[in-house]
Amino acid sequence: MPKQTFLNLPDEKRQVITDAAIEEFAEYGLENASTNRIVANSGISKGSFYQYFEDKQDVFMYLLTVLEQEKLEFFKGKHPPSTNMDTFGYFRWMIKTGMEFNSSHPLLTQAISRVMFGEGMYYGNTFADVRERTAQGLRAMIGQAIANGEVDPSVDVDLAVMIMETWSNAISTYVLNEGMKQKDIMKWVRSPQVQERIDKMLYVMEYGLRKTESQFVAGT
Amino acid sequence: MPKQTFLNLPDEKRQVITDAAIEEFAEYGLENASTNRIVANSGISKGSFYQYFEDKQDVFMYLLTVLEQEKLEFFKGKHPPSTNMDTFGYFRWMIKTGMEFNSSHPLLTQAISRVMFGEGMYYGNTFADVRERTAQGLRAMIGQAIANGEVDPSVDVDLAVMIMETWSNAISTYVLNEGMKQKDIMKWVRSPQVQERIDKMLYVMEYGLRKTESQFVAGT
DNA sequence: TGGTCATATGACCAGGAGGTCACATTTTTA
DNA sequence: TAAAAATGTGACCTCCTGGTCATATGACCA
Repeated sequence: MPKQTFLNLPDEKRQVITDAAIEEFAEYGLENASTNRIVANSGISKGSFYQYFEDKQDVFMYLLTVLEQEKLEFFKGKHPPSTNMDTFGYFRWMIKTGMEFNSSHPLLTQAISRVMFGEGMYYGNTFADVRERTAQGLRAMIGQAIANGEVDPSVDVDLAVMIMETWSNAISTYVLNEGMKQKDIMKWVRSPQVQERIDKMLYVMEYGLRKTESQFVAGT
Repeated sequence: MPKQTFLNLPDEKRQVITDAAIEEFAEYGLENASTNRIVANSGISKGSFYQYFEDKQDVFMYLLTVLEQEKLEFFKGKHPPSTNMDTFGYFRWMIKTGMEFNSSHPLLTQAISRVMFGEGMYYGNTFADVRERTAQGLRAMIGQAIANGEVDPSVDVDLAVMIMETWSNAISTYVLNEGMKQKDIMKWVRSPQVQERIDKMLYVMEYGLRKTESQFVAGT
């Protein structure tokens, strides 16, 4: 975590540094990010950098908290359209709202997902806890779906979680990769074509998951 | 592609260099691979390296052809258990046989999938053609499934291809990541637990895909 | 034998990495 | 105002990178 010195900085200066870091990680990932470039692009000196952070991984950890904060803020103002919504409907709403967020913070999202998905797997257990937290959330959702009778109680919860994770990542990757090519990514995400595509992906997942474990066995 | 000098080398020496490269890319990816380390680990001199290859990307390209070759060899000796198999059954067989291959060449597989999936997305169009070729194969399979009446003709082919790609990658990643922790990866892959888990993932995909496009719309 | 040509070598280069530190400047405290 | 504490700076360090090149080796041929 950044040192107190960094947190004491005037908001504007802190923001400039944060932005430079986001840009750097989005373009180069963590391993190939250059402290020299971050320093140059934020107009601070090398010495200051090391007075603010331990090293570049420390900067990245800070970006993780920034993302969490901004996401929390973003979701605070949003609510599911309907109260009597089944678990899959809720999941669908969450994914789509998440994509709204991603497209409104494309660089930050890209920086973090690039590092977490692209390099994270080979980084050992550095981000294991972050991953585990989202898995917990999904586990809870599946539990809810089972309690509601939407999913057969005999379904393998870990498998379901993995499937939801896989789709969440696939959709996120799709939105980021394709979206970055557009001139107005937010408008593009909200377009009926993209919304429909996301819907379709999630319906394929949903119909797959609604099948019961016993039916899987029968199918073998 | 490697220069003639490399291809003239005695098989054994060429193999030593290839192995060193595989190890390097598997551990560090392409961007962070070090020619110095490859050179040191294969016992050749720096000068020789540049007499064999243009640069490290050239080495990686060579590894791609090695993988293709070995995979072809491997699949040559394998045949689907039954002749009257539907498309999904065939896909399942292909994935599982592919996982057999992966577990019998874990380092080579890891090296290539690490670079292709981990870094490839940010490399521009370098590997676009490789990707496109596998996509073509999947498109043909979906076409077959539609012709056989296993999948509704109105289904979005590109979406189906993307779904099959996603699962192919997810399963491959799972096998590689978990498998590398085992002492005997081949035995582990063949264990009933792992086979069942792969089956389940594919069944979820299959049931999702069997639903027709019209049903997706109705579900909205 | 002497000459030619492919192959092998490793010292060497410039550039960039992450990181340090003695010193300069500013802010806070007394 | 003077002293002390906090913050800012960039030259400098070592290490490693990808890449080059003059030179050495040795196989083959006239």
